[in-house]
Amino acid sequence: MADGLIAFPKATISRFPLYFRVLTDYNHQDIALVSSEEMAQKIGVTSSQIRKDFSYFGSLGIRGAGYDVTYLLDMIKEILGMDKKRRLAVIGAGKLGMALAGYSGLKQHGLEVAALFDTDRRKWAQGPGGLTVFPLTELAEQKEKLGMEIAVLTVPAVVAQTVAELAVKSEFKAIWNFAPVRLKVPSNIIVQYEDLVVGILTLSHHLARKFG
Amino acid sequence: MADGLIAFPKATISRFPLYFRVLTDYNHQDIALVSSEEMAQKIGVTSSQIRKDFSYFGSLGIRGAGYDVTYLLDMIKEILGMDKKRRLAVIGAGKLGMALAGYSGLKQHGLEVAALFDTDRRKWAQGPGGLTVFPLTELAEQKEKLGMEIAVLTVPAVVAQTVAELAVKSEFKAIWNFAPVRLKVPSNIIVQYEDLVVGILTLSHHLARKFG
DNA sequence: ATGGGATTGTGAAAATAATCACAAGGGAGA
DNA sequence: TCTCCCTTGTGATTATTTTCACAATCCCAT
Ligand SMILES: NC(=O)c1ccc[n+]([C@@H]2O[C@H](COP(=O)([O-])OP(=O)(O)OC[C@H]3O[C@@H](n4cnc5c(N)ncnc54)[C@H](O)[C@@H]3O)[C@@H](O)[C@H]2O)c1
Ligand SMILES: NC(=O)c1ccc[n+]([C@@H]2O[C@H](COP(=O)([O-])OP(=O)(O)OC[C@H]3O[C@@H](n4cnc5c(N)ncnc54)[C@H](O)[C@@H]3O)[C@@H](O)[C@H]2O)c1
Repeated sequence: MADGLIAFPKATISRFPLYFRVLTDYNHQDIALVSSEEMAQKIGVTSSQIRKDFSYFGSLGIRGAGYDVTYLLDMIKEILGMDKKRRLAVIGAGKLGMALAGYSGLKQHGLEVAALFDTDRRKWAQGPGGLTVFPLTELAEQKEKLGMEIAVLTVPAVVAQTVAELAVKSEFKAIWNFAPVRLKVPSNIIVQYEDLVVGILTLSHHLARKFG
Repeated sequence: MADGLIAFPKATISRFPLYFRVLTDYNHQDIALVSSEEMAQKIGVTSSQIRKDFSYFGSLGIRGAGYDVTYLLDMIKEILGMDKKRRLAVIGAGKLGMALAGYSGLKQHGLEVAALFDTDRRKWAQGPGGLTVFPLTELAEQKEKLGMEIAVLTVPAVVAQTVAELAVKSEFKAIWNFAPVRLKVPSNIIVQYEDLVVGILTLSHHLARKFG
């Protein structure tokens, strides 16, 4: 990390999305103040961990009272970079790609799927929610037109590397990759791996240890 | 952890699924021996970390040569508890539930979706791949009949807690939860949370720090 | 305006994890 | 069999993360 700003613990950053969500909840319920203990219960971490995490960003709370939900939410939005909306391109309009495109949880967090792309001409059409599936060849063009920044890879594993390279060439700055493959891309491209099999295999491991 | 076996570092356990997959790959390509360095490249971790992880289970490799793919795979299968097949019940036959049910990556790892469940009668039918969508009321009955152990929760967040309780009552031993909600279940139930929004928000955060 | 109860913010300590660096083998060819 | 080369296995070291514990201090009731 050679940026001018100080870096925060990775473990801390990975918890911020959880804080964001729970605070959004409180906000919807018109709760003005919450304690670290209250949040801790709901998220499943310790209260001291929450306070420590927040402390990296200064004194966000009110001693004796708790945290101001609206204020804290604004701070976290800024920290997570969510004051700015982001548009996504889903590449691979298959089962998973379609599910993600129709997932309301993304838009709730300022993330909007703006278009899908596929090589299969039978998919080229209006998708759910007025979304269009474009031929993959139009990726670069539509990226500019629609202002998309993040490429979501939901293509078969064998073509993931190739498609990733096309995304890089099309000047996407970040890739959210669901294919179970480690991508080789320039180091200035941000890649987030989402490997569902790891989760279920971890569960399977615990199951085996516990029950055999 | 009060079991009789020694516990391994959590971080180590979380990497075993990665090892499992890369070794399965080598196996398919009929590669007999691999070095830790070779695997490291492919997975994106350091070679010493791999060796350290394996060392908790004894000397699995051959000095000067590397690791025997087949042997190591067998060991890891045992460690992950994958010598035993597991059957899953997908609860919530919506967009995500259907995608998971049709996902070949699961079966490749000995995990089979045996049936789906939904409260919406319009979904009660033969799904893709000969899978049946049952009324939720038949959960306990079909669990026994089909020998399912893991409940996959792909229902809307608001009903996730209720459905989880039904799964517990139906004697599922583990829950793989995709709803963005922390579940309150007895401590003997294993819960694995799969929170996709965390991944994309983490990416969003990196994007904001890097480019603003 | 004062005191009591609550909760934050944070150094210090403890726990956990990653990295380093190299001795200890094992394999293969002469 | 001997030697050279390669890669493992692992103590020691360093880095990171979590937990602990309590002083600081803010709110509110009186
Ligand atoms: N289905 C799931 O639940 C699930 C879960 C985890 C991970 N994944 C991963 O996500 C990926 C997609 O899975 P899926 O189940 O949606 O598969 P799918 O077959 O339903 O969809 C893949 C889509 O990609 C398209 N495609 C193929 N080659 C392409 C290319 N070069 N460029 C653009 N599009 C192309 C296909 O036409 C198809 O529409 C796979 O890598 C899979 O391992 C899927
Ligand atoms: N779609 C995605 O890509 C995605 C990604 C991440 C997380 N999720 C989460 O997964 C869950 C499902 O998302 P989705 O997009 O598939 O929604 P969906 O609306 O397509 O599917 C939900 C299904 O659950 C069924 N259902 C409702 N109440 C039920 C009950 N009490 N018992 C059984 N079934 C019931 C509905 O009939 C529907 O078929 C949500 O919690 C969502 O937050 C979805």
